[in-house]
Amino acid sequence: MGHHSCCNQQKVKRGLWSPEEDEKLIRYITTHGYGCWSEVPEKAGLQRCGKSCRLRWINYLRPDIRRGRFTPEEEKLIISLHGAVGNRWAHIASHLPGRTDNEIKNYWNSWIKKKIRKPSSASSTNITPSIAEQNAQFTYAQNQQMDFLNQDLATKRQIQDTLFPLPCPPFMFDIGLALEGANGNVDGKIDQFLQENTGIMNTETWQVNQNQEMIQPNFTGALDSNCLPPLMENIETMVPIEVQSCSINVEGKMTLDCLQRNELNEWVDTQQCPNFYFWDQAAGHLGGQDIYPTSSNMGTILSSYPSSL
DNA sequence: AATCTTTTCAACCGCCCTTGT
DNA sequence: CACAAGGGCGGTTGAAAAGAT
Repeated sequence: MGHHSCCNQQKVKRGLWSPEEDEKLIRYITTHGYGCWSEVPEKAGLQRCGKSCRLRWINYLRPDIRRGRFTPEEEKLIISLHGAVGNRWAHIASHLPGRTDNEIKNYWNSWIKKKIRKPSSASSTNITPSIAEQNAQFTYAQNQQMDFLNQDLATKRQIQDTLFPLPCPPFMFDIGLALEGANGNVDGKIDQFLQENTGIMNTETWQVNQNQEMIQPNFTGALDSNCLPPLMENIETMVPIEVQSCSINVEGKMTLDCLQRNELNEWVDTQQCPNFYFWDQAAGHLGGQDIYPTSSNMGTILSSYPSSL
């Protein structure tokens, strides 16, 4: 019975749109705008269902639609964003003005077909050892984030915006640089460094109680919706790390044993590249190395890659 | 020129989320 | 609380276009 479930109308046209239908839809939308798609067909004199009208308008007739081949910049962005967020086409499309999710999806499907068609000769590089299960869901995205290594700053910024649709996206900096000349007062030195470079007034160190629950101190910093993402000259490339284990001492301080990717995409001990810092997505601000990892913040642990390597 | 194969991409389907009753 | 309608989204389809033989 359910010939076409979304439409009650008797004669509902389907398939490709004719120029006449396009004209009717354009005329109606441009004069009346759209609010309720389900009543558009009737008012516009179209034998279509509302969904079909919506799709036609959004994907094709909209005046601000961009047509034609993707530019190399767009292609790069799509590939990077897909690496970051996967098949979230609408999300990706929101970062490409005038492009639709459908178009990007189509492009990706034909692009990936081409890729798969030519199977690269057995590139079974060193496989990541399994890690804590709470981290597993992020492994895919993290691996894909290697694309960051080849992006310019502007593209990185766009990817960050997508990865972390937060008031203030993550950023990385060289702690070695920040701590230059520090003499014991590590926290103070980092605060000073951040303030000078980003305008951020302070960072908080989270604490862990006896039950190993994270305690967030009152946060009084400047990381609110008015805080623009810092764009620092010395932003390092972001590389994923994988937490192998963590231990917490009696003071509640945490020690992480991490692996991270080097420039050859190999997993190396983070001890070789100790300049990392955390962005706590759940809390929306920086955390220190003594942050306690949870399932909500684990995936956003990224590290800076020392320029010296 | 004709036919077969592959690619492209507009449109559809069903699922799911939100909102309203 | 259940239920329905509307619409957003991602996977999939299949006709047309493009390419190959």
